[in-house]
Amino acid sequence: MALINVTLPDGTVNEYAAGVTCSEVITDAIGRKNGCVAALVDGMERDMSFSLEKSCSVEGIKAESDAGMYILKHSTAHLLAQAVVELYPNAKPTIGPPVDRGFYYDFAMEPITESDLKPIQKKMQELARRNLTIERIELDDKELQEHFQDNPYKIEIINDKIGEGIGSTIYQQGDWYDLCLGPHVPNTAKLMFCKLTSVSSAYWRGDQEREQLVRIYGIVEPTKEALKETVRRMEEAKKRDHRKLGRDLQLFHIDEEVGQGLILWTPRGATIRQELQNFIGSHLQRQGYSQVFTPHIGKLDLYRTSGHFPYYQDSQYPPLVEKDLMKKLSDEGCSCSELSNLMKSGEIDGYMLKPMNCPHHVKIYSSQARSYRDLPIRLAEFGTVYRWEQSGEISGMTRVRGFTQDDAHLFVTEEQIAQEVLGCIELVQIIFDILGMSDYRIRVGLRDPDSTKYVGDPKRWDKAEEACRNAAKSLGVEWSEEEGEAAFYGPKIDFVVKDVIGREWQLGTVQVDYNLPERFELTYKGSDGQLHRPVMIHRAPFGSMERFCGVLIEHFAGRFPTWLSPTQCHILTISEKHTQYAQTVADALKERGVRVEIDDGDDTIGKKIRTHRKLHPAYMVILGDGEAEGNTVSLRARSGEQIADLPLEDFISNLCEEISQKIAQPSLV
RNA sequence: GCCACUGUGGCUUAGGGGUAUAGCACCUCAUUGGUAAUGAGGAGGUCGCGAGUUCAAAUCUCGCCAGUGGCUCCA
Repeated sequence: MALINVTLPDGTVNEYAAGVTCSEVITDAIGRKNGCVAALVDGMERDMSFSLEKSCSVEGIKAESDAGMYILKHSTAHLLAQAVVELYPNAKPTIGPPVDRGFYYDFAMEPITESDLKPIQKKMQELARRNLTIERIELDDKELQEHFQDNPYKIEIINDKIGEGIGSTIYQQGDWYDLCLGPHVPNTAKLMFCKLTSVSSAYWRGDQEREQLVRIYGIVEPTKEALKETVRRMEEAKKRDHRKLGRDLQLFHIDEEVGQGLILWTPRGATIRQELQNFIGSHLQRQGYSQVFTPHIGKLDLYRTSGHFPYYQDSQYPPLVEKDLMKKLSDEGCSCSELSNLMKSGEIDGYMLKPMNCPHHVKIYSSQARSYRDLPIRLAEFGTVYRWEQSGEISGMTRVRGFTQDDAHLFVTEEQIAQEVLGCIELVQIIFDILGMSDYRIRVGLRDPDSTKYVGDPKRWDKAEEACRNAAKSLGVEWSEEEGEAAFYGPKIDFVVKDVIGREWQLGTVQVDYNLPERFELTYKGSDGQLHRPVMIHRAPFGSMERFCGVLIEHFAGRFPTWLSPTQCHILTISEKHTQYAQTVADALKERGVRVEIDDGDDTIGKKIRTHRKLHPAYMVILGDGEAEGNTVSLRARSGEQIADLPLEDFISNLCEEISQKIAQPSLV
């Protein structure tokens, strides 16, 4: 029998008879309980049962590694399919890939509900306990067709994705098998620690025109403890959900009668937003921006020129038509579709709720003759815009139909692009630092060189792309270039923030734009006495105040830093005797601009603490006889820690210091 | 927009063909209490909206509205 040399990761070389399996090699190297789900053979992922026929390197893939988790999830998806088919013999499995948070599997079957998941999960665990061997079987074209003749979806995959004469593999566990390239874990016992999380729907191959499938989501971990931890994290995420916290903490309200996706900022939420805007505003001033205000609507013609009306109609509210004109048209028997056509063709005009602020800002630019000496001109506005999001997309504050961008448009010369882009992202970095949102990355959207959809001179694009790339690099955070992700009018930088639970949110964006200056024929007079075209930079570092606040609520789990906290001190009295002193303390704090709430009701102090804790104030100030006599306060922090009899003046000055320094978390106790 | 599920007083929720639970919150009274619920009493709902079936609908059916989870698209 032929002998082969197997090289292990530590460099040792062992001799084996050809045909030895990965499993045997790994068992020899690191023992039976090696925690591996598959192996890397010469860098290629293989099953543990893969037999080695020639000399090679072998390395075990641990379940908890990224590659291992991928395999674990993938195999669990198969297990799910097996369980579903056993319980629902008519269900046709389609595809079941691993995803970030776990895995899913799509089935063509009668809809099921969440309550149906329990029996399925039980069945999965039963199958896992049976410790079925998962076996890889190679089939030729004909055998493939035969094996999946009852499942048109698999046949479609076989016909579309697998070339003729190549054949493919199936993985079999018990009497169930699935089309798959693998690799998979060696047996179902490795899939014990799984949990089905939700059921929903998806289109076959993501195509709206095709069948709607039942999608079942699940998670899996290598150990019981890891599964428990993951479930705990998911529950934690649920508790942080800004939709729930927003209601509990009275930050915002969405009312059916006002409309879907329209946020009503209640006083406490408005305070947070105002603080953020003040903060941003102070930096805008420092960076040489000019504040402007523009109305919420504009004439249709404006948006014809900008291109918004013709190209983005699907995502806009329908235009508003003046009432006299409306009456005249309706008297003439004009139908809605005729009206719509007349608007499209430009025969009648109307107004649009603005979907973007740029056209208004462009008009401010062009309201005067501009010289190169004026540039860059930076116009900033917290501008509210309206977009017709699909109803199924709307969610809390993160996906809405009316939102306020922390918007600005910079009108610059070609040479100024690089520096201005840099200035735009400086602000983002400052506020992310202050808020402790250190976990973010940057996507640089570049054009796809093979596409013709981009407007403007390729040389200018190269320069602008280089500027974006350099700006991204300069921040020293993770960034990636993404070809084909540029807007049609210019390259862009997107900020993607990770919250403490690990979910990613796209927030702000910086975009270079050659298109709008062209469309509006913007000019400035250069030093050469000639008219030149400026370049525009759009930037909304936080995207929208709504989404940003939604993310912040979840980031802080409702426990805002003192400077952002809607109420910074909750003053609780021990008894009614102390109301007057409480008022004195409150007045002194308000005098210094601190946001205060007094509870001088007749609840016991224990009850008051319990009640106020739910609102997560930065501090509770407890006042009784001792404090009133000594002109002091007693503090209780969110953590539950306390200090007693702090002189009032010391407390106020320390608190004000904490607020003005924008300290991330309360630090006085 | 599409699919599935859900919709009971401000919030959480029981019930499920004979007009409805409970807790918290709220109001009143008593209590003046020192760091995670003082006690007693009271008020508040045509069970998302509209039709239909039925002697009778919160409960069954249909339509609409809204929410949730996804799919497709964006800040």
